[in-house]
This record gives sequence, structure tokens and C-alpha cells, in this order.
Amino acid sequence: MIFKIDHSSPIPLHAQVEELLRSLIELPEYKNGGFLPKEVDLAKKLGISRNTLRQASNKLEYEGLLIRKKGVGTKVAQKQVTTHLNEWHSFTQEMNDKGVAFTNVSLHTEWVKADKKIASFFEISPETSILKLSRLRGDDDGPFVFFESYFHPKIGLTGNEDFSRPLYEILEKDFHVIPSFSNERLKARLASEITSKRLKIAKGDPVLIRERFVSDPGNRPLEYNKGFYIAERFTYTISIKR
Amino acid sequence: MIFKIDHSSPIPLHAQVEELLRSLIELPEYKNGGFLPKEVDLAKKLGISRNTLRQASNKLEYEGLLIRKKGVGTKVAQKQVTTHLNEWHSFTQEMNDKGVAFTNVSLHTEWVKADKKIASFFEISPETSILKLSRLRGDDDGPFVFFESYFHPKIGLTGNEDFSRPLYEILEKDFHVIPSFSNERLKARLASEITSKRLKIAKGDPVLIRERFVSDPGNRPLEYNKGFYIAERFTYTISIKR
DNA sequence: AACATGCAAATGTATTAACAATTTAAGTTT
DNA sequence: AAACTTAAATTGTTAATACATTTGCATGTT
Repeated sequence: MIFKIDHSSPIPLHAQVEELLRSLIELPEYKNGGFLPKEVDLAKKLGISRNTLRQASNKLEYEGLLIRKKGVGTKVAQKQVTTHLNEWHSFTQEMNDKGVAFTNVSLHTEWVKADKKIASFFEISPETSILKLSRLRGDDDGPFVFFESYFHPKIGLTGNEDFSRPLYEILEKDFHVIPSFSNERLKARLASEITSKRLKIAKGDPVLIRERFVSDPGNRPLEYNKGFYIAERFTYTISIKR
Repeated sequence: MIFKIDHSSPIPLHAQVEELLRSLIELPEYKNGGFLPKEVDLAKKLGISRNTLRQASNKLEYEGLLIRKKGVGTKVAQKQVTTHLNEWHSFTQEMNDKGVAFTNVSLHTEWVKADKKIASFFEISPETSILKLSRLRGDDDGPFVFFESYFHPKIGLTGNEDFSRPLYEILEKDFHVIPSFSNERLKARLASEITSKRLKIAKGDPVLIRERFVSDPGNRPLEYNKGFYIAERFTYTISIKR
């Protein structure tokens, strides 16, 4: 490692040192919790005052890259953000891209009468016929979620659409409605007889139930969706900004 | 305004000055874009060296509360207009919004070693001591959620804070950290022995587990939070805009 | 072995000092 | 009036120095 601190440069020393430290802490000898040389030595080696060195390292400490401890020394913080960040986000994105990462184990459509809850959300009378789409979805290890979707009659779905395509693509491209708002409710329950059979789990195994109330940009109701997830195989992940 | 800088106090001068500045910039004469007294004068008035004053104001500048300009002066930053939506809240706020009167059934703090998962999120070494806050919360019908919170050591919590106050109020007002981002994971499990005892439910009853990874506006990790909810008594609701 | 003491090492705090760089305003020249 | 020059004001940079505080270890004591 060559230390190139240029006292005649227009760039302030502490800025140069800051950059130097940033590359320094990437070196294998320091990378994972390694201790930096002590301040007095490092300052002398760089030909700068201890104050200037601290001016630089203060910033890195504030950023959480360095951890200084009185009486002990200064070490490099462990940092591996990317791995677990991706881990949390990945499933959310899969969820958001509806249908992309899953296979449809089975698929079924029928016309049913709207129940009270759905009629209320759709703002229609309870006797109205609506399209119900049932899907069992999973991956190589078998099914892990059972979905029931109900669609507002105004959309114009017939039930003969190719539902192996992503649902929202069908809605947007073929029917020109844009799912924009989703109100979600999550709860946990024990699997009922019928649910356990569908998901091939034991009756009484925990199931995560997600209801979605989906609306368009004008806040008009489009879809009511209920999903039954095998709890052991599902983690719901969200990123929220305040 | 009375300046009370105590040279004999065990609290470092720069820390005292920092607090002083924080209250100073709330004053109407400085509040929105007002110029602070120049460094030399202010330092003299406070009876401290200019460097010490700068040590304090540096931090506020880094936080975006002060704007310094060479040759001009130091002014208080204009209050940021909040554009982001208040989409998530602390538990206290959540419950208050819903009108649920809850109580802290029990509350306990202790210092523990960070485990691998937390250390990774906090970007600290696994041996580091961190503050753990355990809370059992409920209402008239008994407890319905057990929380475990772990806090980044950088925040400076001692464990002696009054945790009957809203947590995020403590963090923001007393420790000047702003929880801004939350990464959440939800899953459902059957209650373990210990969990069932805490929540006074039968072992094997379904439990909704919510993990939160909370960060500040600079994406620096602040808190890891894990909550065990009695599934029957809890529904998680969220509105998402695409 | 357990505990207490003390020393050395390392960062933390604080002061003083001097000069550099930038901006604003005033003054001067064209 | 416009352009240039100068000076003052204010923050930015850097250094040297001294002492405080915390931690860990070595040493000694019980």
C-alpha cells in the first residue's frame, strides 16, 4: 500500500485521508474487524497531525464504517449489507410481480354470487354474479399457496381468459384497468379441513391468510383476493418508508 | 437564553454545546434560515475554544440541521417539507390511532451479546453488547403481543430510559435518531413453550411473528424488533400503492 | 484460584495558534 | 455605468500540545 498524501494538493488533507481510509478498510488485513494502526502512528506515517487523521476517521465512524473504542483501538466494522438486503426484498418482488415466479398447480374459474363482504367492497348487490378464480400455486416442492380471486363485474372478464398469463398483465393490456392500490390484511390461523387438503398439509398446521382489496387509481374496486399460505414456507416481506 | 456550559461537568464540553445548539436553533430568531453568531464570537461567549464549538456544530451540520458556508456564516436549515407518507407507525401510535388502550404488562431491559443475525444487520461484530428491551403488551383481556427490541449501540441507549414513553419519541427527542425505513417480515408459527406461557395461550396456538429492521434516513441500522402476536387477536393491515 | 492494584496503551477532550479560501461589500478605475 | 481591485468578514484547514478516560493486562496479594 502506497500512501499518497499530497500536502501541496488543493484537496484538503483530511479529505485525502478519508479516501485513503476508505480504500484501506477494504484490504483483507483490515476488512473483517481488523484493527487499524493506532492514531499516533498512522498520523506520523502519513505525515499529518493526529487531529487531521481524526477529522477523517470521525466521518467514517459516523457512517458506521469504523468502530473506535477508547483504550482499545479502531477497528473496521463488518459490513455485508447487500446479501441480507436482497434476501428480504426478493420475495416481496416476487409477490409484486404477480404470478411470475410460481407455477399454477391447478386453476379453476366459476361464476358465483357475491357474498356480503365482497358485495360491500365492490359496492354491488349481494345477488350479483361475479367471476371467481381459484388457483393453487407452488413450486417444485409442491403447492404452498391457495388463492381465491373475485373480480368486479365491470371489468368485463368472461372466465375464458388465459389465466396462466400474469394476472395484472391481462387486466392492464386486455381490459385496460390498472390495479393501483392494495389494502392488505394478514392473519394467521390453523388450517381447516379443506385448506389442509388443498395444500397437502396436516389439519391444524398454521396457515397465513392474506386478503387483498385491490383498487384502480380512481379508487374503484377491482379485485378481492384471498390467499392461504403454508406458514412454514412463507415469509411476508415489506419495505416501508416513513 | 441562558448559556450553561459547565467546565467541571463530566459531560464533555462539545456534548453540552451540541445540546445547547439543538435548543438554540429552535428559537424563533434562528429557526428558519437564521444565522447563528459567528464561530469566534459564540465560542468566546460560551467560554470555549472555537474547535470545541466546531466539534459540536459539525455533527449538526452532518445531520442537516445546520448549513455552513465559508466566508458567509452558519445558518439553520429550513425545515424539510415532509413529502413522504406516514405509512407506518410505532406500536404505540398504531394502537392510539385505533383507540385501543393497551398496557405494558411487563417490561425488562438487559445487555446481551448480538447474535449473528442482529450483528449482521447492525454491521457490528457478534460479541458486541447491545441493549435488549423485552415488553409484554396487552389490554384488559390480557397480553396479546410479546416484543423483543434490540438497539444499535451507536444510539447510546443505556437501558435506564423510561420505556413507558413511546419508543420512537425517546429515540427522536432524546437521542436524535430518526427511524425512517422499516423492513418487515411476517410469518406464522405455532407457539413455543416459552411464548405460550408469556402470552397465556396454549402451546401450539398460532402466533403471528413480525420482525422489523428499522433504519434511519441514511440507511444506518437502528433497531431490530421481533413481535409475537396472538394470531386470533391480531390482523396486520397495510395499504400499498403501486 | 480469586481478587485487587497498578501500569501501559489507546482513544477522547480541549486549547491555542496560524494561515487558507470564499464570499460580500466597498471603493476605484475605465 | 460597467468592470476591476481591494479589503473585511467568516468559515475551512492544519498543527502542536497536554491531559483525561477507558480498557486490558501484568503483577501481586489473599
